[in-house]
Amino acid sequence: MHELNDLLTRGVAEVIVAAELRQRLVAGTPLRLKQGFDPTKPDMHIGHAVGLRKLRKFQERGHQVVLIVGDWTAQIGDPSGRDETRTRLTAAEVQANAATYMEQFFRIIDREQTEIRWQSEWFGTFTFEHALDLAGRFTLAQMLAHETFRKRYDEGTPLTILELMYPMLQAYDSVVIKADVEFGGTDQKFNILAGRELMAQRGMTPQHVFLLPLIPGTDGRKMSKTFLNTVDIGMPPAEMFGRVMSMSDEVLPLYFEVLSDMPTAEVAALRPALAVGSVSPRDLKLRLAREIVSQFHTPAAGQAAEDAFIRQFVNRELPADIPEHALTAPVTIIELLVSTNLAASKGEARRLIDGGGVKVDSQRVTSYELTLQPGAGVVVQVGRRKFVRVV
RNA sequence: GGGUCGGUUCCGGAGCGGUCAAACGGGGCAGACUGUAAAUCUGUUGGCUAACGCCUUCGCAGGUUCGAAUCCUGCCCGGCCCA
Repeated sequence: MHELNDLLTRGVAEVIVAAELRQRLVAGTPLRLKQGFDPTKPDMHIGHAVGLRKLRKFQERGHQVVLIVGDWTAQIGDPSGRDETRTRLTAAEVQANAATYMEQFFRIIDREQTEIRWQSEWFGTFTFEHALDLAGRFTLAQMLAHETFRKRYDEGTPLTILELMYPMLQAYDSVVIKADVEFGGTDQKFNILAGRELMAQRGMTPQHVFLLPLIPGTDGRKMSKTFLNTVDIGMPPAEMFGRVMSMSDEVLPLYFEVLSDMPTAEVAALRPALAVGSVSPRDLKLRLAREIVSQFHTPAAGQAAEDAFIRQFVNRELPADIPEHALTAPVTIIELLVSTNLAASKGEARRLIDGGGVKVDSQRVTSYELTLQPGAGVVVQVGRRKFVRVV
């Protein structure tokens, strides 16, 4: 029973209709759990993993996951939360992005209990007649109930009919695959509710709505590609570890709740413990970073990333593997920075030196004229994390 | 179709004949402080140059002028109002 409570409440923003869903879970009949993904970017970030992890837990109880690859909706772009029309992607871009998604899904969920469906299976043969029929099932008033739409309408910013179609397509997916529950971030509430509406009109049992919290990114704002604050599932272990470590302390309880296997009771104790200072936020964050890297890579990689992090940033030692740059003739520090991509241009290289951001063998560089010899073996460093060894 | 407002550097947004590579804010980068946290503070943020300076950039193409992001003409794109 505790387990069921956890399933329905831990890391969950809202369930509609909670009591009914609980009954069906108690009854034990396998359910069809839908979650859609629009492959609008090549990589998924760990915010996406929040829903996938929850789906995984349901799979462990024998339920069937149906992932929808939104190859049609990706070309419209979900207007939810957007104050302007998105750039439309081409079919080829969507295809390429979807390929990465395919690989990344199964780092978290069980492939055996997952059905992958592409929207083009049904929308590819949709006729205009079908589209008109679908459009006829929703009213403008219903659409304007969506805060995003209403805001843009009221402000007079452009709002295309195409964008109004987005929730309809997502709703139609649920009809086709006969979803029992649809999962999504809290920003998906309107779209998923539209699915309930459409299913009810067709005489089907409306799907339940399972909403997951959106998590903050490295800068505290909502994690989003647009803000450059994501931790991507495809990142190498060291970078992933570093990104988690640069999170604000405030995110710790939520992150442990939605992205770790820390026991729920322990998670609940985190907030008070942090408030009175009985746990060290830094140590806790190291643990979080290790857990996250372990999940998306391997436990060994998680441990290695932690060790490397402590060496490099806590003990201020040089990283273990520094890329080497071979010289055939002496070059100035400016030229070296540019040719190793440590600086984008000579101008930037000079600015970095002016700002005190360049070091050679831990000595701050103060002259543009500093010359490096082939075979010197010195370590050139820009900022805290970019290194190259001159050989 | 008519009227009207607008397209500026990564984003937002000033500038409206020279002092503009272009205010200000955000973001990015670097420095200080640190726990690579947050917050804060400082510097920097088109290219080449040691520097003087030169080159490219303000929707596109022309033009006026000693000189244009700023004026004129045409074109492309968008908002609003009228139909």
